[in-house]
Amino acid sequence: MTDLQPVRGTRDLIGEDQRRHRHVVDTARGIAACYGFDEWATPIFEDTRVFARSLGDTSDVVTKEMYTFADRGGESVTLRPENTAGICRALVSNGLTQTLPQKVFYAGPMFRYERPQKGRYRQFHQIGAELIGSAEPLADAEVIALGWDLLVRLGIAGETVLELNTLGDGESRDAYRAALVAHFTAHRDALSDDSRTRLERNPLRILDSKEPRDAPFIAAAPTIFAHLTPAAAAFYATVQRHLRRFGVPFRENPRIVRGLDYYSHTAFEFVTTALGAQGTVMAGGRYDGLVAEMGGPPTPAVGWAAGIERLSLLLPAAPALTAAVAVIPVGEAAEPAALDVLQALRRAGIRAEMAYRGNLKRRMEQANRRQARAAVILGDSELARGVAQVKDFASGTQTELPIEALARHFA
RNA sequence: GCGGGCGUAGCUCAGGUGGUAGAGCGCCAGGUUGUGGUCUUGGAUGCCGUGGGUUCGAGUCCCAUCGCUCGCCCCA
Repeated sequence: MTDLQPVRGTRDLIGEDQRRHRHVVDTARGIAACYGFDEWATPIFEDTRVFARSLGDTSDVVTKEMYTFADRGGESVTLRPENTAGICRALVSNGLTQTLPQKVFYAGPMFRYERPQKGRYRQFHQIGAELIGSAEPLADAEVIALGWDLLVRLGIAGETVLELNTLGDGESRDAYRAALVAHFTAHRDALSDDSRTRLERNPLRILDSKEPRDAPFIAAAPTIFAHLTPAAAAFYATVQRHLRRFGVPFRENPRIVRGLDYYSHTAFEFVTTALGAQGTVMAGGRYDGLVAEMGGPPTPAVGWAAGIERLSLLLPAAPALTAAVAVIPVGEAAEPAALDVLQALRRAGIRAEMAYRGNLKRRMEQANRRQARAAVILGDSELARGVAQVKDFASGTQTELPIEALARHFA
């Protein structure tokens, strides 16, 4: 054994882990396509300004969690900690602000320098959907419905609850922020240390605190609803109406805020209690200012991202591997004919394998260990008659079939 | 960045008060030189995370360190 291990916070996806991972991505890709979303693949590292500009100066993601380094040319580049900013950058870079809306799906690795924990890694993977170019509440509802359908299709919708809130427009948010600051400042000395810091830097985040001593003040805090402008309130009401139309169950939670600064209006999280501290499985909202931050024209947008590791942990089981047919030659003379059969099966779309060495007994053992569904046994006596012995592993029964009939038999 | 728990065979884990390392599973071989899974017999495998200290003697006690893990924080 070597002492070389994967870097802290990274891990290998092998066997069942990878099958779960792939199942999540494949399922999401299929549903996103049904909603008219097209997949984009953007670079996993970007000019540091793409993230520094967009995510907000106060977020931990920017201030202490980014993998940022100077490349050999002296440019400051950053491994993407999330992908919404990169998608917006790509939209602008490719001149696609002229052809809106763009409905984008993506899947890939993200990087954050954090203390690893259950459902939290330094290299982790997200899928996401971004609908760029519509300011209509229908867009919000459609994006959320896409996420809900995915959880349903994965069989984990019952493990999660959709929590919905609005952050209002700029005017609503400023008024609300002032009200919150006034409320928490009145109880400043009783707050946790962390929340006193939040009061200075990002008062909305106090609402997110898990600190028990903050709980009574959070419960007593004003909600944004009293501070919404009529337009913002109407927008929020329409999003809810569409969600009901789509049959997406949700629970209003006025304490939901977003970690990153670019959000406004709709904010939502699909949360679960099954993953310990990392309960948020999918989260997103509206971010009408971000495209402009990337140097494009003011462009409304809404989207979400979901953690593949977290979704994988919730899956009841990994999809099974399709069982192979094991082709087994008996004796050297039978090998060429066995290879012909092997390739014929594969080219007929059947998963087929042949061990590289070993006698009949050993090859049978190997076939069983690899969970083959059947063995095709070819010896001199079979070849002389143009047939093969077909042993079905599930039933244990063995029958004789003409070689030409094999592909049809296993199809 | 801060706290708790844990590092013994490929995996899961036993190893009161210090005496020179074990089980189950898995793996390999035989029982069956053209038949797996079941059964049965036998076998291999360990810098006991790492470094230092105490001791005649350390898997066991002490210190340090690294790693994993759970929670805080943050977030998907």
